Amino acid sequence: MDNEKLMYIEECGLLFDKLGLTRMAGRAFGYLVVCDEDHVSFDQIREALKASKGSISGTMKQLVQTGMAEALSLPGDRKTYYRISKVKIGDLIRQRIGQFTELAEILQKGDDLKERDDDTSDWLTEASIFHYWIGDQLDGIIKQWENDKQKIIHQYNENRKEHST
Amino acid sequence: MDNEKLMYIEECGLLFDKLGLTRMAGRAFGYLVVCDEDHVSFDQIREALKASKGSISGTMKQLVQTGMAEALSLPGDRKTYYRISKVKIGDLIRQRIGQFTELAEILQKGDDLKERDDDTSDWLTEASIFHYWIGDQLDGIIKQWENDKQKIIHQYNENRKEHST
DNA sequence: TATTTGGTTCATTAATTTTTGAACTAAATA
DNA sequence: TATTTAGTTCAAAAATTAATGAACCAAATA
Repeated sequence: MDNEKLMYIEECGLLFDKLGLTRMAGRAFGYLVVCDEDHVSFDQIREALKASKGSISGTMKQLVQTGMAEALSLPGDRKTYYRISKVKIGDLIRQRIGQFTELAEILQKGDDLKERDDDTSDWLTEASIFHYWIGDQLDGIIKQWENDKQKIIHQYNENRKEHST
Repeated sequence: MDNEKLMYIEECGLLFDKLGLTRMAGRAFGYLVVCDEDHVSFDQIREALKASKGSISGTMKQLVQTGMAEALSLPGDRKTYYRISKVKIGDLIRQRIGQFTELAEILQKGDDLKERDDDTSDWLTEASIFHYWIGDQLDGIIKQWENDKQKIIHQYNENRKEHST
């Protein structure tokens, strides 16, 4: 594998780390992206990332569980293969919307626990409603994506062309 | 401080942990929320959380730096006080939009590095554009919040009343 | 200027998270 | 049934991250 790709894999590791996931999961994801085969075996991944079987086993379980990779098996072949999950993109975000709701809830709960009605109460109310509201908005936005994605992709591609001329 | 509030503080710790921040930062945030004073001193926080000066020093720096708390000093008093930052709510999210852009960029970069044009390429293109697009959408949504927030808050409050009757 | 107060820094320690590797299971082949 | 292959599990080691506490600095007071 050429150096640029190896660097890309490490870069993915760092980004995943930053996003609160593990570095190894990022690397595995990056490898699945640039490996230039539709799917690769457990052992190819282990070899590419130079990690132990145990580590790969756990990492791939993570990626599959979070919907970023999918496992597949082929008839007459006992290996497990993995590939980037072609899951509906909106679903990836839908999972994260829960975080907004959780934040909204804890802010409201804090507001309810307060005994004094002050500046901070006002802010807590506002912040809580904001997080509920933005969760709702994101739901709508994702639906829009799913309806209009062809058009949107087209527009972005046109735009990219323009800027590269 | 009553038990319910102490539990709330720990709950905030767990949530912050889940969101990829530190538990202590969550606790300090929770304390600022429920302490029922507009602002509290470094030492009140240290006492409430039963942590070392060093730990509080670092934690408060974190909270201030991420815009979740603000430090203030009072004339004729050499202590530093902290309170929940009444920062424009939209700004908290604006910071996070960068994450979408970063993801979009790494997906596009991966697509560019690929030598084969396949299913995965299609998905990468789509996923990358989606993340750029949703960043743009969020920008718009936050502007809408800032324009209409009175109305939105009113609506949510009406709604809350209805459901509690 | 000396002392006290309020907080920061940073090396050490503690806790947590990741990774490894050896032992194991389960399925396929011989 | 015995062997090989593919992967999982889990305890121990390694690495990373957070917390402590002692030494320190700077500003305010005596």
